[in-house]
Amino acid sequence: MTRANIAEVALVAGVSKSTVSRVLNERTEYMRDETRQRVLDAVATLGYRPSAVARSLVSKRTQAVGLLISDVGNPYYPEVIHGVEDIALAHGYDVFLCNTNYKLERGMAFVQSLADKQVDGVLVMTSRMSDDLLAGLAERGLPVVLIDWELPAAQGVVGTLAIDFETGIREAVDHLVGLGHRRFAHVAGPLNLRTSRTRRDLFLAALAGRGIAPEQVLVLEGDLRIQGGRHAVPALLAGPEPPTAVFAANDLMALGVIWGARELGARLPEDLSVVGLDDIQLAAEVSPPLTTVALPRHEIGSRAMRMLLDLLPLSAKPQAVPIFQEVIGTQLVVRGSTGRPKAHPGEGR
Amino acid sequence: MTRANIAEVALVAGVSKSTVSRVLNERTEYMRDETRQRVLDAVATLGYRPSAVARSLVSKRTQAVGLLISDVGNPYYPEVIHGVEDIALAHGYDVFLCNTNYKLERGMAFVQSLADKQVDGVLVMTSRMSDDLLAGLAERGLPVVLIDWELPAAQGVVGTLAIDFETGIREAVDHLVGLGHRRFAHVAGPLNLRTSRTRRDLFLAALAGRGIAPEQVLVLEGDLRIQGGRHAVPALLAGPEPPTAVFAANDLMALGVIWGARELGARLPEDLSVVGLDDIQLAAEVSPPLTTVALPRHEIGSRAMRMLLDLLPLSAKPQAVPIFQEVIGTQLVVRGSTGRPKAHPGEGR
DNA sequence: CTGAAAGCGCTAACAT
DNA sequence: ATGTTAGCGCTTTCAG
Repeated sequence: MTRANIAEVALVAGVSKSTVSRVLNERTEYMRDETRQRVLDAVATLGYRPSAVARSLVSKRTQAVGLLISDVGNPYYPEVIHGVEDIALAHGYDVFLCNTNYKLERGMAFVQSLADKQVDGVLVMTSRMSDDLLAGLAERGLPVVLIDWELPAAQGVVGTLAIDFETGIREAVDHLVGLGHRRFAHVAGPLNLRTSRTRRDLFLAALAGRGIAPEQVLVLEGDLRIQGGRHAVPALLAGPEPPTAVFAANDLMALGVIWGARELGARLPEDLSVVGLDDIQLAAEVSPPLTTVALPRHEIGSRAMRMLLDLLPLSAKPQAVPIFQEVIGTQLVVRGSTGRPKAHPGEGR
Repeated sequence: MTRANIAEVALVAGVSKSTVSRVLNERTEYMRDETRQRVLDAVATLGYRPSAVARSLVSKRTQAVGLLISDVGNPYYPEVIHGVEDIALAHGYDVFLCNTNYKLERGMAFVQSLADKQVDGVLVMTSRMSDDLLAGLAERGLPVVLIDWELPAAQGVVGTLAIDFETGIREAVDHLVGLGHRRFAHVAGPLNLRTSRTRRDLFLAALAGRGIAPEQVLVLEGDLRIQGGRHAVPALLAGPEPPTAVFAANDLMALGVIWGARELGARLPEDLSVVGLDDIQLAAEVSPPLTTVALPRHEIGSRAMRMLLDLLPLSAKPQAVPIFQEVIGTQLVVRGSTGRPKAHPGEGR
């Protein structure tokens, strides 16, 4: 049974294609009720559904958007994706999921394909991003929303959703200092990523604000995965005066630190307090539950998608579009992985 | 800068649209090299890219497939998605991600939308599925591949990828019995799901094969999430002769059991051996690492997508298409969460 | 070897 | 109030 088209509906209803089209698009203002009904009946009996492809050809819109992410496997993303999908779906948009696997060239290929398919807009949430790629999008006049990424020089219809890590990280530092910690470490993400450097710098700055100099802070580098946290543990626990508190650039590494430290006999949080960042699902479910700087991930997704929807009507206009910019907050969630430091043997008073 | 179209390319190259089309589609057999080159040059200077939408309108194919899953947040999916994407991408297909959120009606809406957008095929990996939904797909003549789902009565171009849980589960039972366990429990998934019942039945059957009657096995029900495992722990540990080994229907619940049991003071695996199912990433990274029945998730995704690609050319033909069926194996991965049971106080000898 | 023309399924002027 | 006509950007006969 092949799909009926608009002509067949018109035939069955005894009207012209235009009339059918009008009914379908609710331009039914100057129409006799009876005509409308005949069309509706024909549509029903034929099980007619308009072809989205044909519609797109004339309307230039596809009711689809692209979502560029680095890796579905990263537990940071699922909730963001849900946020995007919830809004998209509610507005009749479908989402092309594009996993770049942290590879720039794969991202480029996706952008190409998305542009060819004429998606109405693109959400970019990859941690690595080339300005060329973004420029490519802008040149094609595709509306883009960038999450946690600085504005590229490129022109175009673009919005940015910045994440205010500072507040949450400062809260974390205040919390730890308030508990009595004085010796700190940071397990950073790959420092070639801008976002890793930002987190490190904000952490060090917040500590400096509490009178702890950056030189006193042990900074290690990890891969943002559990293993990265585990690998950091020996270096963390070495030395005569090891840190009593560690801030990891994300929750996965924080978990790695916790598990790794425990395997080496450390007790938590007495021997080591650990703070993560993300507030992934797992954070609340492990034991001890993880104290972490929470990103409102669902909201990040939904706000980004909403912003994109706002941008769409503007894609027609040439350049002079004001850049959309929003900032989204973060905040510390205190759970069981942080506590007062045990008085160190060497510093009893 | 508005996208150039084929007419402009033809103009610049000084040829007809047909010729441009021929070059683009590599029907270049009877063509003078010089003509071809002129077209290529024009394409390059204009930065021309053919409109996928227009192509789809005539070709009836969109180079896109739909992927129905229950929830991106479930750690079972990411690797499956990767498997699908790797193959899809390599063949020039894009993937519409459709998260049903375990809701049937959302699945129906997606199917509708996918059909309207004329995707070339659909992969169904949701744990709940209505036969109506599948019938809907089949009626629309859309090729479908079903993962771990029995064949519906409906006709159509359909393939199924079954998962042979039996082998892996039997291996798990053999492993546990071999270690000396005699008292077992199972934390099942929601028993209204077919797949939950299957796992339970296979577990009980395998135990029966080793001389342990189903009545002796404590069966609890969970929600397939970490909390589900945690909640089961009190019931698990109660009674004078608690089980020494538990098989959870998935890894998340297994982790919940482990963590919950540990919080109640149990030692693992001495007091309790735990086996999961899935082999999610996390399974190898927690401590103790989880012994689990591994599903080859990447392979599940890639095999399913390959099967769908095989099905596509057949979508033209009416019915008499042989049903594609494949089975994919599972196997036990032994890690640290299982061990010999400690002699029980009450049964010292 | 290449061009002209028709048509995919729909919407949007422009009639009437 | 509804029908007619002309595309949207491409592929594909069918002619040359």
